[in-house]
Amino acid sequence: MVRINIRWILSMSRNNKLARAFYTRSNVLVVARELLGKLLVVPTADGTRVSGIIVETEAYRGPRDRASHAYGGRRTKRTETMYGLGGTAYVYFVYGMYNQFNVVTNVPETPHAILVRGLEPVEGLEWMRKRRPGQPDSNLSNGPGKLCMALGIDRRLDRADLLGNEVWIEEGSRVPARQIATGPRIGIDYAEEWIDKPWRFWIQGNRFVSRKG
DNA sequence: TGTCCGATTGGT
DNA sequence: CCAATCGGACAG
Repeated sequence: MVRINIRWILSMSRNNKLARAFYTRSNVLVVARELLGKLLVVPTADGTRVSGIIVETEAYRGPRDRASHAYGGRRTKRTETMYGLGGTAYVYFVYGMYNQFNVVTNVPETPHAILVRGLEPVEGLEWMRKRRPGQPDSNLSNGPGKLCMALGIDRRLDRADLLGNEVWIEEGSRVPARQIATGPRIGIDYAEEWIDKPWRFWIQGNRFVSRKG
């Protein structure tokens, strides 16, 4: 006898995972902009959905972008992930304590990536609060390191396929073009003439954007 | 092996 | 404004 679990049916009917073609497009700036409003989901071990709407992103254009880890075609154990297929997670560790979640775009051998910098909590708030002890809800996921803590993202998810079941992105809410703001990327003072490229995108006025600007 | 420093955060 | 904290990148 086959047992059908209503929760499972609901979860499947909600499966709006973005298709591979969304990620493999060649213009990383376009993908970074379109990621705004999408829902990033990382289920817990017991299947609870922990998710949030992406409200801030930054595009890193690979070999020709001094701010990118792949600048100059740099290819190491860490950066190898970015040379993979669009729709792969690139998770790295910085400052001795924080993880950063990125989305690899474009085709293999073209190391483009998008850093997710801000998330508006949607599901699994209890988990986020437990992982961000003592923090008010407004400070759960308004920064690249913070959102990784809130969703439980660490390097174990590096190279995870975003069409798989460990971490993925779904259709979320539509963001009117008028609400999208752009500006220079953060924390890349070493990037010389690339410092001022307006490759940071965010939803104007959203509380979970890491910084005003 | 040694040194330098980071796609940040939280507390002064 | 600054310390925390450690792995990655690269020089030697």
